[in-house]
Amino acid sequence: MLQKRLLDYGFSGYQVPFIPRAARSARKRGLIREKAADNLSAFDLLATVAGKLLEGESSQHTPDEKDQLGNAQDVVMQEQDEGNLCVKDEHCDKGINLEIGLQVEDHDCIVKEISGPRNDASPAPASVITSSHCLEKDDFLVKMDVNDDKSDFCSHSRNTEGYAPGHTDSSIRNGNESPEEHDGKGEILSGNGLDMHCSEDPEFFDGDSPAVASSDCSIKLSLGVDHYPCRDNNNVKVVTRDDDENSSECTQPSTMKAARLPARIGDRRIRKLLASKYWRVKDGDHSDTGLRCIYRSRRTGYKRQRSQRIYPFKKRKFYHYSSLSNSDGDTGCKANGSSSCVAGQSTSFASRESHVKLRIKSFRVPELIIEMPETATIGDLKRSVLETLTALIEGGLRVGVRHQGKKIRDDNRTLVQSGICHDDNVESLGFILEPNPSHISTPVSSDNSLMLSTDVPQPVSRCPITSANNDGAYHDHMVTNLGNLVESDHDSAPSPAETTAEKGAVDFRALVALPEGTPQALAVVQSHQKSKRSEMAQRRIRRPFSVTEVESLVQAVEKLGTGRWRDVKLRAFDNVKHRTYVDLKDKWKTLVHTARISPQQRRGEPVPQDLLDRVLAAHSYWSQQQAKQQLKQPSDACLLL
DNA sequence: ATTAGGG
DNA sequence: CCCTAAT
Repeated sequence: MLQKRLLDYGFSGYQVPFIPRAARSARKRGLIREKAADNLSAFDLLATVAGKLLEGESSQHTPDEKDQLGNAQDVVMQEQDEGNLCVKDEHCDKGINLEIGLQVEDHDCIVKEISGPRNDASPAPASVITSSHCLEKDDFLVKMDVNDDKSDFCSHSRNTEGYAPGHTDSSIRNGNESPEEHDGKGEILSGNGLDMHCSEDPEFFDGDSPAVASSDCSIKLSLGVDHYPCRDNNNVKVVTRDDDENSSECTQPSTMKAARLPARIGDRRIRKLLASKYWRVKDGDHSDTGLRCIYRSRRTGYKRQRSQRIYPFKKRKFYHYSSLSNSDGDTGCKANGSSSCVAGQSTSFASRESHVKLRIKSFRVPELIIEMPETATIGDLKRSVLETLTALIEGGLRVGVRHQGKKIRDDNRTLVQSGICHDDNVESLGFILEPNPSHISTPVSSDNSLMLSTDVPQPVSRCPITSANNDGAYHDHMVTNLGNLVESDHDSAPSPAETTAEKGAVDFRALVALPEGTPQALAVVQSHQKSKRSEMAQRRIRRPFSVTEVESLVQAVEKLGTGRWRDVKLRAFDNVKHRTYVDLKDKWKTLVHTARISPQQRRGEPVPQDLLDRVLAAHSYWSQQQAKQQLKQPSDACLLL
């Protein structure tokens, strides 16, 4: 399955195996640039990655929010003795450890783990990415760990009930805290209001953990996010900003507790990870959480109400999800001990205060496409990989959330509404690191369809077509509004340049690294032994249908019926070279299927329900027509005889 | 070259 | 999307 997927979709990213305690704070910026690409300190790379991540997130607060957050307590990012990057709350004397690891696997399958206390001045051999490394998709895995259990922060937090960022609201919270939380790890949660827990799960540190192994190549950023039992006033704040609008944070006021680390990372307060060993963001003694809560309640009041109104309608179906949960064990509960696991038992409060336990083991970067000439050297490949990776991260990142395979775009939706309930398997939830659109260069292509795979507001009109056509037979409207699609096809045999432009600029998530001077045949880098495919024709790049395209397709089919794909193509996609009638037929097939399954099962850019309705309508209509024709055929045949 | 379906 | 069989 995995193999198949890889074949189908090509490179989807890199995995940088997690390495405990590998990360050390970076000393400088631009290390990647400064150093030869083939002699890059793995740690530097990691540090850079981390820095970029932090920066990317931090640059997205709205001014408004920024002000609010400005009063948060100090946070210090520093290097700990263990050699881990550490986010530390100065006032609270507690913090979060960030561990970032990189692991490089050589041809000989020897896994060189980049770990160990330090590698500043002279990186250990294993910490250097050299040309001897054949970087493949599975070689990279960046994980960022939080609150290492070796950190004494945990214990500190235990005694500091009062300092925590959540003080303001912690007082409120504490009233309901379950006993377990007053000892052991549980305390951490209650104490600091940050849900970062100490990673205790052995698997968590294991580069071979199921999750890591199973997920296709990807950059992984692991955050230990905790959750916890139903309690009021706790807010889990999963930083999943989307560029759209101010209130981008997926903060579910009434249901979650602030997951501090993510929040932190997303915070402006974390300015420069790489700038110096120590870094801090100055400020007040206010508890961060408290402020946030206040801020939130003020700002999202309306939305919350609205959400709750909607809730009753959607509630039922959301509770079905748990059954769909991934079987891939490793739930947060398992890793966090008793106090955490109570979450699932707080059903009685489900309607109101159920908490969702999240353990973000990693983030996934959807696609990372690299094309290299077959004659390129391994060194070239590595360079490309690095460049691609760097380019990806440089522009800043956003976090996407997907549940049950479906991307959740609406930041205002509550967890419940999204079907993310406490009893839901954690694995069904995914986080994706996405390049920040605002940093992407203007696409060369005007193909809007490609845009759809991103979160960029779609320029394409989505206005539902006036369905005057739905009444009678579908023979009236001849609308062919495909203006948007017409110019969208440079291809059939996409030139490297075009591919680069399209994927890198438009699709955002797909980055193509093309080494200088080698315009010959391009071989899509395929991870494992898939080189045998080199001879065969390249699989066409995947091009998800945009809503606009779907709309056009639906219109055409409504008019022409199924079974006349060539005509459909001519009518609606005549100018779109990359959409063959077979493609259209296939798309229709999937559309019909999509329309029949529950919305939760669908994936990809959501197709407006009204369109799906039309699909079903048209499908059934033409099916009948076809049936009638079948009956008529015999007579026709007779007439002919 | 198209159509229809399974993969 | 790919692959094929059947038109």
